Amino acid sequence: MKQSDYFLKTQKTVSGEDTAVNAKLLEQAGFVQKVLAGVYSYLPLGMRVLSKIENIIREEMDAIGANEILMPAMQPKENWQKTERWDSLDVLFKVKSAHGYELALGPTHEEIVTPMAKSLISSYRDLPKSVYQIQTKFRDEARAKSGLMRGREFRMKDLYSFHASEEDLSQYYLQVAQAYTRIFQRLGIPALYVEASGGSFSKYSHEFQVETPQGEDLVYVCNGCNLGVNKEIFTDDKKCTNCDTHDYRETHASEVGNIFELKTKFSDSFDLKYSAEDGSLKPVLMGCYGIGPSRCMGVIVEEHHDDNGIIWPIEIAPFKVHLIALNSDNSEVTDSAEKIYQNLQAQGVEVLYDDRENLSPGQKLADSDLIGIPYRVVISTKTLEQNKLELKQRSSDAAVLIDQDQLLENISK
RNA sequence: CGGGGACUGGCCUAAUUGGUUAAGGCACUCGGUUUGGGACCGAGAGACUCCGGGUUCGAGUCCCGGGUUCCCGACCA
Repeated sequence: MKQSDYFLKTQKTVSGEDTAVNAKLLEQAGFVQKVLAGVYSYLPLGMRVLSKIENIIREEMDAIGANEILMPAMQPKENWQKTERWDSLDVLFKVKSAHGYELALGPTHEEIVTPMAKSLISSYRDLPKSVYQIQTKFRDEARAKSGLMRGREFRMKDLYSFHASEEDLSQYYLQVAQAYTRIFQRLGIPALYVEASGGSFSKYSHEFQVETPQGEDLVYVCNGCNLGVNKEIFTDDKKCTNCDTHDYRETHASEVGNIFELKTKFSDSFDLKYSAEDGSLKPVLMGCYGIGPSRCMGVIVEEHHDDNGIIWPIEIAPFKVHLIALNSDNSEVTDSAEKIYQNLQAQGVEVLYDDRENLSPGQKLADSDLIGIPYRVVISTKTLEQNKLELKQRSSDAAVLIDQDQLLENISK
């Protein structure tokens, strides 16, 4: 992609009002634009990152046999009354239509997926099953805050599983936990596995928490094995269920994933039952599992940045290479850069080519640091004198001059 | 939802604390110069100062009401 054609403009200044690093950097670097408190547009750069995050999640969901579906944001009021959440869930957006009826904007999808399953599950032979979606959620948070970290409209992957027995549910629950661990590793956000309360759903749940000062949760982490416990269920005499110690540290963390055993809470509400082998009718057991891709994006920026801008982990970077023609008035430079650009494209390397004319070197380099693409390749009169190019990783200070035909091997590492 | 701050061209800010034609930087347009860390010169375009009411000879500035937004707290399936 040529930068001169790209729907992107960085800003030199950004309001000091927003104190969250992710909000500042993502807006300044042209990834997102705030529309309302907690509601953002994703510009092309931001959309690329979000898609990469969601695709990693998608791959890992597919790998544990979940089927992707898509459910609506607009949901019937009756379903929410059936589960008694129309009145009790205070983050529920209630919309009044022009014709007078009311509906809900989905903050979550148990109210849709459970009745959906009724027509698909009627026998033990139909179980287990699991479906997921990556979709936009709406929650009327009393206070949106911290950029992408707590929004009123945000992206969420929600997975729902259906089982005939508690054993099968528990086994799948662990499988999801392992998939989540892989996801967060790939996203570059080492997440803690944390015991938490089940809220109104069940006795307990597990959260995936990333240690960060911006985090809203207080978590106690076992110094022996790193298993965490959310403050909400932590007691002073708490013994680590994994390694038997009482040795905990306290830390702020942001919840990027959460898994619940719903058991029969929603199958009871919607009368979701199956015929067992013995002919008896039994309630289907359910689990639900969420990850917030947009919150992950915010957390990643909180974790990966320096004074000059963002430092994207390679798997989710908007592009792999930022190619910069420094002295764009020199046709040798632009010819050479154009050739490298074409080459990289032909090799399937995602490259953003800063071909903008009449910009000072400082401006291009500062923009590049701000945007945070992992590899920076500079072509200038200086590098051409030696018939080379300059390669630098965003995460390091060291730039090296290499032969132009060695670029691919150097960035594949 | 409680408490506190803020709101001025697309963006960041200023305006003697109530004074006349709302100032500057970024970005933008035109011309010129410049090219390894956010260059420079000249010219130009761009504003019902969040909205509504009030006080006053006079309101961006003070008062009342509303809105939006940020921060702290509460909340967080």
